[in-house]
Amino acid sequence: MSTRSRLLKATESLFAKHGFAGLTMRDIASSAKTNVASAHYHFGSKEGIVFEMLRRRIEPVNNERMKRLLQARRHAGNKPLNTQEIFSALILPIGDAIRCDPDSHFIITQLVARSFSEPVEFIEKMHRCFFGELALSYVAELSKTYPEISEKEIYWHFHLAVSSMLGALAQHRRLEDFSNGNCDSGDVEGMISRLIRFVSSGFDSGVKGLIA
Amino acid sequence: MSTRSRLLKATESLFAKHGFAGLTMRDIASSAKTNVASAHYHFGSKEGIVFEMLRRRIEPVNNERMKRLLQARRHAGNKPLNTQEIFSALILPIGDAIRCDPDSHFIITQLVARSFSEPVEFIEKMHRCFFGELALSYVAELSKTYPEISEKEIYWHFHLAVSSMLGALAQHRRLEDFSNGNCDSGDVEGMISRLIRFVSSGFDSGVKGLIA
DNA sequence: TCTTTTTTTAAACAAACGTTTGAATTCAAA
DNA sequence: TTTGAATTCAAACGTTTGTTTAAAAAAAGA
Repeated sequence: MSTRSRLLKATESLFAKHGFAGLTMRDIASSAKTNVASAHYHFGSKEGIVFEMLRRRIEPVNNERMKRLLQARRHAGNKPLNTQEIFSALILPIGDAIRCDPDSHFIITQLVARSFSEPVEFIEKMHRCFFGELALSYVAELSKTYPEISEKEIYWHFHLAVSSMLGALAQHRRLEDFSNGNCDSGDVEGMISRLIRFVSSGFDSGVKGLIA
Repeated sequence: MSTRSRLLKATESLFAKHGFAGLTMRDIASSAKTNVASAHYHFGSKEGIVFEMLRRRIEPVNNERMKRLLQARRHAGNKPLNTQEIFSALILPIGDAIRCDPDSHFIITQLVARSFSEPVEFIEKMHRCFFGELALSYVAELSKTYPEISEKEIYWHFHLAVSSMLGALAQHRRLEDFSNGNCDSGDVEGMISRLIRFVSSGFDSGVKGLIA
């Protein structure tokens, strides 16, 4: 495994554990069994290495989200999709990412958690860059499903749905403690399927309350 | 205003902005118009000052949550509460806390966001200490509402509801950007009421799917 | 007023930080 | 085998970190 890959892998788990400010180049280097100068050689700066690590984690998931939404749209002809289909396209790719690399359980959910609170500029930029057009596509689809609802309310409830998804992922590591051992953190499939139903129902009830 | 109070106030906004690791005693001191030794004199350590700041923010909200749940229970006699009443007791106190100190908008939601990702030991302890018994009371009440649902599923969906609440608060500052200006971040009442309906519906649909 | 305690201050401490340097090493192409 | 670029390395750079010291200032009690 190349030094570059080892550095990125080390950055993943250290960033997950300590956040950007709590992360040190020395820890990254020693965890990757090399030294700090090598890390700077490959990525230029602390910001550079974290940025690249995040890009590699986020891009494939978002590509899959877009692909699934387009697939569902094609499959539906010109009929509107139902909420559950839309949120499945949004949420299932996260489950896939976890399933195809089970070690990354903690990493992926913790990266989501970090994205809540790291106000560092490049993370904010990253958000707008990676999630901007994705959000537009999903809102357009939801508007097609609920043509009588104002764009404002679509956005309000989509925001709640996305926030719930992020919150559930970020809090997933606490599930076992939180439930006093009643629920199993390893049951990612269960979490994903419950989450899809949960946010779909929340969204539907929210906007339907506006029609009635 | 006492030095002690100024230090806590400075810690609030700096912790909200930068997190624990990104926070420096020098920034706290200069923001509170005193010096680092004074901060150590009053709180002993960086951990000490952050701990005390969090305690003062969290305790009154959680006391109110417990009070409202007990009120609702007394008012209902021995009939079960409905989901919306239970989650209103959980969520409304956050709205109150924001309303009675509108400057703290950003602070409160950002403290929630921080609680997602700060894995520092004392924050984990804090969570168990402050939210442990609260969670037990709420789960007990939800079980009374859905006696035919297993404790495991009650926990699963309560976990989703709490995660949604935390996610919505933590992401609230992004609402305006996220919605391309369609929604107003200042509308806290609107956020709270939509959130209560959203998580109540999500919870109900989740567990009712298990009965049907 | 004098004494004692509490609070504030500037200055310093060792440790850890991101980053840079320049030489050693590895490696592929000729 | 020789050459030249790519990579790794130990060491050091100047800052900044949390914390401590000891003295000055303010407040309180007698």
